Amino acid sequence: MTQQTEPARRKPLNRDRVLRAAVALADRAGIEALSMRSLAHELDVVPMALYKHVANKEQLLDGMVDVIVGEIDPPAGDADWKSAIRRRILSARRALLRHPWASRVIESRTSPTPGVLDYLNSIIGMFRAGGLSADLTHHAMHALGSRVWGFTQELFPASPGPAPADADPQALAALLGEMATRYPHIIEIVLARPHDGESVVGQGCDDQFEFEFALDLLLDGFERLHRQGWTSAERF
Amino acid sequence: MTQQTEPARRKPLNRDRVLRAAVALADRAGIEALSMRSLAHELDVVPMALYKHVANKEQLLDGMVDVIVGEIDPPAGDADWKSAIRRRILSARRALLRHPWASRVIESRTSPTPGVLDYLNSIIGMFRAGGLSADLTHHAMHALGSRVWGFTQELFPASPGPAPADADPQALAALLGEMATRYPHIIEIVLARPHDGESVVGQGCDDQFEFEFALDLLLDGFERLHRQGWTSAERF
DNA sequence: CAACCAAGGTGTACGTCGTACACCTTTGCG
DNA sequence: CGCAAAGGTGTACGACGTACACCTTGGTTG
Repeated sequence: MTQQTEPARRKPLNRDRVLRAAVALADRAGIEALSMRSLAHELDVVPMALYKHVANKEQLLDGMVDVIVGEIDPPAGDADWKSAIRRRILSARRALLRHPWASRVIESRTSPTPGVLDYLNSIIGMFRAGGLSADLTHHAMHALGSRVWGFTQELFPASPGPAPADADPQALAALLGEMATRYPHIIEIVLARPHDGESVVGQGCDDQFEFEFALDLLLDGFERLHRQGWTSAERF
Repeated sequence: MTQQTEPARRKPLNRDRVLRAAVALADRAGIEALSMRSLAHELDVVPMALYKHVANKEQLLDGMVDVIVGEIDPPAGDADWKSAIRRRILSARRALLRHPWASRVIESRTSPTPGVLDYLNSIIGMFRAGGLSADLTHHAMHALGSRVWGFTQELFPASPGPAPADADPQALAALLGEMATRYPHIIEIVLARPHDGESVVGQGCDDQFEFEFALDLLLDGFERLHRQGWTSAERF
């Protein structure tokens, strides 16, 4: 008599099942209907049980983002950089359109998750593989902004949050080394900006410059199309 | 003896004072510290008193956005369209940088306020005055995305919310007429898109097309700069 | 095989939020 | 003077996230 109490023994939860259930619930009922309580109810469990698998609701949302990021197709190796990047970004767009809440959740994240960094790193790698300089790639990433996601918005307020003033410098150096091997392309373009010799980790990035770079690129593009008498029937 | 009870008679609140206090509080303490309770406390009033001046917290945030939008410089009449628009957008950027919470609040708004519509309408007017077609202007607005605000993000999920299925068609027509006189440029470009003969109000806007338009404009721009061996020292 | 222990699930409770609703107070006007 | 509207109050409710102490399992090991 190993199972007398319940009609069917419930198999234990794990982080992955929690995240998938959260994604499914958000898809079905909308992100505003996703609360720790409603999710717990969905899983036939008491709200506090979830906290054995995710630290808090913020981490739950982070995890959900990574689930969606995992749905983006991997890079297609063959084509030239431009169409390869184009394809990848349109794939990201399709993934985000499948989960209408996802773009808003990505927006609201305050610091990037590993899955997000992987994705950005690989996009940067595609630019670099195409021969673009680290500097130009840096600007390109800013100009794309949230368009790398298939929607439109600023990437992150400041790269790694409000400067880890807590940890000791040794642990910080170790962390930096770890990042350098895992996200080499990110590290490269973060360090590539010439001006503003800031302290250790990047941050030497002139937001105003990035903004004007993208703005002028767009305005010049509009002007060029205008002068050519472009109409939406044509591809350009 | 018209004022015996209080040491100093409090002058009555009004919507404007509420909004300004809310902006000031968000500036000082951060947007996450702005609650109906904290704002009421700030104004030496009980929380429910605020509801005599704003319908709910959403409308409070809407009003705060309009306060910030009111800080954007009016168009400068002289210059060519490109630099006039450039100047205006950079002015918007400065306004938003003064209130770091504002971009996140604008993002979170679900439907545009009158002040926002005024601003967008006038930017569109500047494109049109420069001679660009309504069609090209439409795409340009999408491509700029939230960059018209001085930051980066999608403008609105769908123009006027989830299609007013409630009101009777007569009131809807009246509303449309009202909009046409107040926001003529907006109406023009909304109606300009040729394909997708959708019902009454706009919505005949192919998001996928808009996304690819902007994406290709940017990618082509990157490629052009790359071929020219551009480096960030130069303006282009 | 008994003892144990960590991993997983529970129950209760707290503080915060937005806001509904009924009430009182002040003020300006006929 | 009297009265209605405009403005301010007090209480209360139902969400929310989550701290904390507790119980229940099932696998490992002496």
